[in-house]
Amino acid sequence: MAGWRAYIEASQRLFTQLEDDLRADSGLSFADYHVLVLLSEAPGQRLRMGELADRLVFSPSRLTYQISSMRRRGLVARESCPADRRGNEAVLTAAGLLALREAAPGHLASVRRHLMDDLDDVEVATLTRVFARLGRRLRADRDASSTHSD
Amino acid sequence: MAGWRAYIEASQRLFTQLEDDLRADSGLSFADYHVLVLLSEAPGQRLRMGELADRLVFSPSRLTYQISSMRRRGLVARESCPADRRGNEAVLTAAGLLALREAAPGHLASVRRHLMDDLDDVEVATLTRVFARLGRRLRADRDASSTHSD
DNA sequence: TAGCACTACTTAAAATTTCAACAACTATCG
DNA sequence: CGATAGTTGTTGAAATTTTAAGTAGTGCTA
Repeated sequence: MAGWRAYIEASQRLFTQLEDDLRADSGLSFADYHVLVLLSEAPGQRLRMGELADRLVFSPSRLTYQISSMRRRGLVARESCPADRRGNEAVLTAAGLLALREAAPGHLASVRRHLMDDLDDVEVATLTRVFARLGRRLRADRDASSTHSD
Repeated sequence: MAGWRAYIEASQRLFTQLEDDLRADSGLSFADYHVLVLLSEAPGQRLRMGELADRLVFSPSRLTYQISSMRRRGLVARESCPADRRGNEAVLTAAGLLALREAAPGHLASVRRHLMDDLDDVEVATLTRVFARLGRRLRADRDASSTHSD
């Protein structure tokens, strides 16, 4: 249980530190950055709102707010989905891609400096394995509990 | 870098899940719970606002808000610090201690179920070591940067 | 022992996030 | 078809969190 508390505290400090660094040298928030990364990797550089919310672990309304803000700043655009007219897609703009490219090197350096440099190879491998497995399980749990009898 | 993203996503899901469980079976938020734990372990079951904010990784004003809310609900009290009259202490109340005792078993079970059950002993040891070290380093970095030339 | 810089915390206003409806569309069933 | 239920996502209000600006008290120093 001591480990559990160390995990919470260190994670909190880490996220705070990374967000501060990122904001200072690119003007992007952590959330902005992650949206840009996910869109840049998606086919057509576009994703449905629901899909994006799920990957970011954001509530739908939080994502709506996040995307409107990024849209005002020209980082993304919105298009309604041709196949399913209830749906909306967030689309990466040229300005968004540029912002990501400018922010990435500094952010990666910051991740390396605050986190990776502290870890040896075995630790990195363990963390990667553990959190990948945990993520899968938590996703599965959630799917099960929403599909079930609620 | 894949590990890094798995870590963020899984942590987010984990915290969300634990908060939901905790809220559902005790009415406490994650923040409430942590305040109660820290106070219950402190000598005299009381802590200075600054000390508490630091351990929770909360901004000062966020802690002021958090404590006022807990005070309205009778979970903590406030006393001004005799030694330093700028200071204030948050003090655990009997009701606060009771709330913690009622919430703890369920919360621990939830941590076990969502996190610990997924890990073997070596992994737990690694995570504990890694995050303890990381927390120390991030604390040290922050102290260094605030003491320095600003 | 008055002045000045700093510390500890609070407050008010702005930004963000959640929560509880809602609107629009799709899919299924009779 | 036409009603009904379920999806997708948005909106408005309330709750929370941040940011910037206080307020009060401490402590050094001259």
